[in-house]
Amino acid sequence: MTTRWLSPAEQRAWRSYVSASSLLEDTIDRRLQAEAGMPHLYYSILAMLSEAPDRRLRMTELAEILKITRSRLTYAVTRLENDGAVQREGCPTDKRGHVAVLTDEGMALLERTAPGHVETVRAAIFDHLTPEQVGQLEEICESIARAIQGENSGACREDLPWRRRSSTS
Amino acid sequence: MTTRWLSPAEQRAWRSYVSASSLLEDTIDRRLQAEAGMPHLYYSILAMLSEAPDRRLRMTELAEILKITRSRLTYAVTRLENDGAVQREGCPTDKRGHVAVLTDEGMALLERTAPGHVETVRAAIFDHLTPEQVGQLEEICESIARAIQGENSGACREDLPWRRRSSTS
DNA sequence: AGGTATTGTTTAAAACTTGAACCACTGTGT
DNA sequence: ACACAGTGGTTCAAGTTTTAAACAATACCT
Repeated sequence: MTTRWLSPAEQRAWRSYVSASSLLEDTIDRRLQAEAGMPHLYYSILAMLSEAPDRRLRMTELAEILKITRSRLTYAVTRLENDGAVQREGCPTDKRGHVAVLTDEGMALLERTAPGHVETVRAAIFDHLTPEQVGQLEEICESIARAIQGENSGACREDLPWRRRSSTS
Repeated sequence: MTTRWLSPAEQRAWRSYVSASSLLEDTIDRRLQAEAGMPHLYYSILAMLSEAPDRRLRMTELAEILKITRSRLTYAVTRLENDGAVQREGCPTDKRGHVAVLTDEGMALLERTAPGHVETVRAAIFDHLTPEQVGQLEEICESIARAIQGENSGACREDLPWRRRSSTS
């Protein structure tokens, strides 16, 4: 089958998206790194915990929410635990399991840095969009997420290992 | 000043965006890693070169297009040069400068892997969007990029160093 | 000529990711 | 009960990437 290339309009949209998402992630990471001392993913871990009942979540559940491997999460939580923002506890109902708990210190960090973070997001995105565009953005992103997760229902990175480049150098 | 939190609609849009962009970048990276043996950024370097006149671009120009530091680009191009996809040449008009040139091998790699990449992008995004949504996506992303680049006209990551976390562990 | 700005690289340290191996436990079937 | 496959989560070693800072070479300006 012959390749269905992107139309000019799709091309433009795609380029814009790549540029914007790259710029955005850099901006957010920089700001978060400066004010909270951690990259976006780590901040998201704290944010998710802060909203969970009792400020605690099972490791696997957290990994699924954030769409990352358990291995990666273990590394991240260990770091956050060293920072004092999170604490690990054994799971009462399943002795294999662990729950990550947001500490008071972590909550304080979150409350201290959230305004700056929101400000970044606002300045980069929402201050310049109409209410209609906000709705459009949500729908488009929802559609993308659905498309990706539908394909291989919920398959996570670690389920489909990919070939490493042959180390020839 | 009191924080202007996100409205419920903005909140939903933001969450959707974070999820979608994370999933999307993972998907694209995995596919590109498997088929081209390189992550998205590196592929973009080849793509940009392939469209440049004479398949060549000055290092700094390339860094600006991709919005990355020169240091980061140096590393990436060195890797691509080892892979044989890119070659460095001195710049005739400025003896300080270098240009990255896409080799025939690099072009072949690009042509071989582009269909798969487009297929990924299409499956994840454009196959599920209406033409109107494609236009909306472009406008929204354009607006985001403008907002970020306008702020500190073109300031790049290396211009504004950020504090590293105090290594307390 | 002299001073400053650019270009791009190098360096060393640090952060992060990966896949595989692994242990402890759970749940199921017999 | 008992074997035994499956889960939850961590550890491990290796590799990739990123960072900031320092540097050499050249260009530009006065």
